Amino acid sequence: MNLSPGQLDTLFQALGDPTRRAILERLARGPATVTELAGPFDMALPSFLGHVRRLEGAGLVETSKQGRTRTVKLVPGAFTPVRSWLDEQRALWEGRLDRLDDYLTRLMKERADGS
Amino acid sequence: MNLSPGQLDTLFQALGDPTRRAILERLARGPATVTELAGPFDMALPSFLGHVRRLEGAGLVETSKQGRTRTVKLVPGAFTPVRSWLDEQRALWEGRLDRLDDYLTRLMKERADGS
DNA sequence: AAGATGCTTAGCCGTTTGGCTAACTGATTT
DNA sequence: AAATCAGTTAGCCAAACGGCTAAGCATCTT
Repeated sequence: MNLSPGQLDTLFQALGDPTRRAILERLARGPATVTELAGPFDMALPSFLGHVRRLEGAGLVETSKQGRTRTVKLVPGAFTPVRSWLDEQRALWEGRLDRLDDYLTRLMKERADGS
Repeated sequence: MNLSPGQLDTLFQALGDPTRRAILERLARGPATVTELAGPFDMALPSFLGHVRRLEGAGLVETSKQGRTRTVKLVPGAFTPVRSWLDEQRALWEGRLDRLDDYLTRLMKERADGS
């Protein structure tokens, strides 16, 4: 389940904006139409819609239009590439610590054996 | 341990670039000087340094200069705000599912009681 | 003392981002 | 049929981004 090269870019970039994160937080509590979503934000609708589109582009959100209203909902598994990257990063780091630990252990053994 | 408002912004934005993520991946295996780090990247040094500075600005990385070389190292706990946000987000989502679950359970009970 | 090395600063450039207004389309309501 | 409502498109704008070159400034090295 490998991810396309730029996917992490668009994901992280999409999350790097407070408005967009707020939208996601709101959507975690359930779907909403665009104007419902836009309500709390002091922003013209076209600007706001841009954010929704960006979230959609990153695959974090899905939208569907029926009649004249468009409803937006969270895409459940969309965060996993991000989580995976963070986890890998942590694994790398811990791997490094492990190796440092090994090294120190070996060092102490050598000293104990008499130099 | 609350985080300043814009901290998540700078963090996510810093992670939203492949060069910068690659730098972090490299650094997880241990500190390095700027030119060592820059080696694999087909990029002029000033451009590259810009990325390091951005990582430093986000608090993901620490640098120190001795003599004419500057060494860069990972800041261990720096990812935690990001992880926290993702966890909260997931908690929200699951909370919502729980409530949905409750709702369905209640619904079925009512039906079982005979409408 | 001279030269090479390792950044660093300054300044330019094109693209993207995040905001706006004005005007338009299509559905619903009255 | 007219008015309203929910998005949408188009176009503008300033600031930020990501890249570059050229030149400067300290160390080391020779």
